Amino acid sequence: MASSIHDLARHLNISIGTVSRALNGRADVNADTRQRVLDAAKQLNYSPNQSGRSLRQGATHSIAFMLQPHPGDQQYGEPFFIPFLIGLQGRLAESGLDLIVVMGAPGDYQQERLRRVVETRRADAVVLAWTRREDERIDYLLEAGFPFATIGRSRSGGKAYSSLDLDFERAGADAVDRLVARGHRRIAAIRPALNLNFGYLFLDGYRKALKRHGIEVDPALIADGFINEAGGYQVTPRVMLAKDRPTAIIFNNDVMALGGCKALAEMGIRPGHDIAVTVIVDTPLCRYFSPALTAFRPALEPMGQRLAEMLLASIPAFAGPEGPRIIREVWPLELVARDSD
Amino acid sequence: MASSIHDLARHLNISIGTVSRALNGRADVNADTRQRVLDAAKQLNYSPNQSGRSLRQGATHSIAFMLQPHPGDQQYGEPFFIPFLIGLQGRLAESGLDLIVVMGAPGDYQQERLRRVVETRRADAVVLAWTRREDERIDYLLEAGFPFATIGRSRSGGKAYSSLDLDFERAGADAVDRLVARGHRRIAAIRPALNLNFGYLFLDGYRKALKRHGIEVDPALIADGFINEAGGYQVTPRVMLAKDRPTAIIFNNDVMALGGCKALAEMGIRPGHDIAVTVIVDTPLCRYFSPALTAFRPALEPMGQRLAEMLLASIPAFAGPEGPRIIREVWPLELVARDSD
DNA sequence: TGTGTTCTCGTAAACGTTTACGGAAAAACG
DNA sequence: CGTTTTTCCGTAAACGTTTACGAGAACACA
Repeated sequence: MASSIHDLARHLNISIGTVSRALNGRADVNADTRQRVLDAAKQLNYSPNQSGRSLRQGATHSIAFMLQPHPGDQQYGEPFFIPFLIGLQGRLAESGLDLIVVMGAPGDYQQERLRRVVETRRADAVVLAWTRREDERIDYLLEAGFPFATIGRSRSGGKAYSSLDLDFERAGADAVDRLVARGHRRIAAIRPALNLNFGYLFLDGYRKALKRHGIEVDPALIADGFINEAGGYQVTPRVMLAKDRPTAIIFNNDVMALGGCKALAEMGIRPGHDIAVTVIVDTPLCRYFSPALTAFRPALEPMGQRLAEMLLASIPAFAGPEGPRIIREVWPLELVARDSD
Repeated sequence: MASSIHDLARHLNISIGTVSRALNGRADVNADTRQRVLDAAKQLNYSPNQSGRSLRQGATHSIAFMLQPHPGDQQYGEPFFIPFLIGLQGRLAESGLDLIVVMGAPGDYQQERLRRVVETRRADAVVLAWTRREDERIDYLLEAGFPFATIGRSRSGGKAYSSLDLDFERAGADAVDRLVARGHRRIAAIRPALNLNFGYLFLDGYRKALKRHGIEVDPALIADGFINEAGGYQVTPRVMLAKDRPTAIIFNNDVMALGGCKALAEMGIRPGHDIAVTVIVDTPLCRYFSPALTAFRPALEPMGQRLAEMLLASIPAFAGPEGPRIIREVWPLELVARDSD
């Protein structure tokens, strides 16, 4: 059914070497011959066998995305990544690369799965998400010399790898600025407890902005919770019971915010009326929640496309003649003002 | 770095044929030799090169999932599939298969991408979602003789292929039964306009249940809309303006329900008080919307696992000795009663 | 002991590519 | 016309597997 390079060669009465060179656009083939090969390829519906190419070239032409469900969230996964995947896969496809997704069980840190992907060389590069402050996956990949890029950073101890992150520090500061401008001075911050790196960045921005406004940072207004609805539900009352009650809360995760709002509702406190609620990293849940939550939104699909380019640049076989490059970028989040603050 | 079967052979002073047979658990190898090979494999950190295997066996050891974003929904994609993917990938991984995801642009019918996957033989089987009443993708795959399984059915003109679907007909009927039991007799139904097959199944169940209760089916209470928020928003007023106003609406899609609720709110009609709202196919959005929407929930992760098994059964190289089997299953949806009805 | 059977293993071909190498023909040059 | 260069193409090896085939050794049986 599928025609091979041999079929083309036989059909045209030339050697497979010439066919291959013609197909790959090499210089040492007559323009006329090349055209005949291309015509025949179209006519015979030829498309190259990936296994053959991979075997010969030592490249798989695919990228592995290590997708990790929200730890603790059994019911539903992470809608965040879908538009990101769309951008990523689309751009990769343009360069003839496949996207293979590898998932871990929720909460699993997938070191093992990662090791398997690397050792069996099933992909030419991998994508890591949910980067932590100290991330052993990154150390492993660096040591193995395996190409990769992360969405999110880890604490960079001078380690060089490609990463694309959101500016959580800036978003945290912007959120504070906005709330202060609206008259708030007691502003709480709730972030995920695992040492996910973005939680630290967020808190840095939050603290700096408060200081800039001459507001003292009150540890009683800062809390860490498990990164799911229960976590937000559990930890929100803690900051609300501070001596001097906060008039605003910034949640560093959408689902935690929803849990927090549930707790607030049970305390008879209405977001948008009795308290201002801001979420960092917008998702559809923020939009449809009632009241609709003011949130900071990332440009997910463009980020996916950009990450694809970073990956391509990191793979020797696909990077330009100057060899693999390391690219680090931090993208802004855009405020989407809604009804909760 | 990566050791090959030749390294093992050299290390043990035996032939590569024997090594391969030992690794693959064939009978014609001495038990002692096999053990030595396995030990050496572990010691030398051997893992087979997938390209080599694929080339030789003519199988890629991967499954392609044709993931299609919600048509028209630019902002966010389809959270529905994530838990499904988790189940699917997990089960596939157990059998040594990779999951590669292929996306189309929103609204794109991805016939072209599908053709490319099939012709380049990048996967051993594909998964189709969002099946339509008449689905040319299915016809194409059947004609090409390419293994596949669908999530959802199409109108089965006696065509034989593996499919795993939800019992939308039953859910539609159950929704009506529940509403009738709560005193409703004017019940509207809103479903997606594209000829997605589940919309027809749903409406069948809806109609049959009404008739069973001796309630006349009023065409003015049935409407099709574009499968996104705008679609629900646009079409809901239409049924609300029927001569005899409905007291309940069943939405056949979560996002359409949200758009519909927005329209209702603007008309001053409160779900859960002034009207009963039921959604078929629960998502996180239903849970967090206010009021929380009563909905019918699928067992997504088990469905993913099951579909993996169906795929394995459909691939000659992986099916048992009796050859590929066709499996068709319809799974129930579970009612999750919340506050909207 | 002779014959047939069973175990175990080595040999080599094959899967579909890419590419280094070399050579024949054509072109350029004096 | 002879020599050098260029253009173009064929040959063959290589990537890492799997597997059909056959052969030698061990064993069973009469």
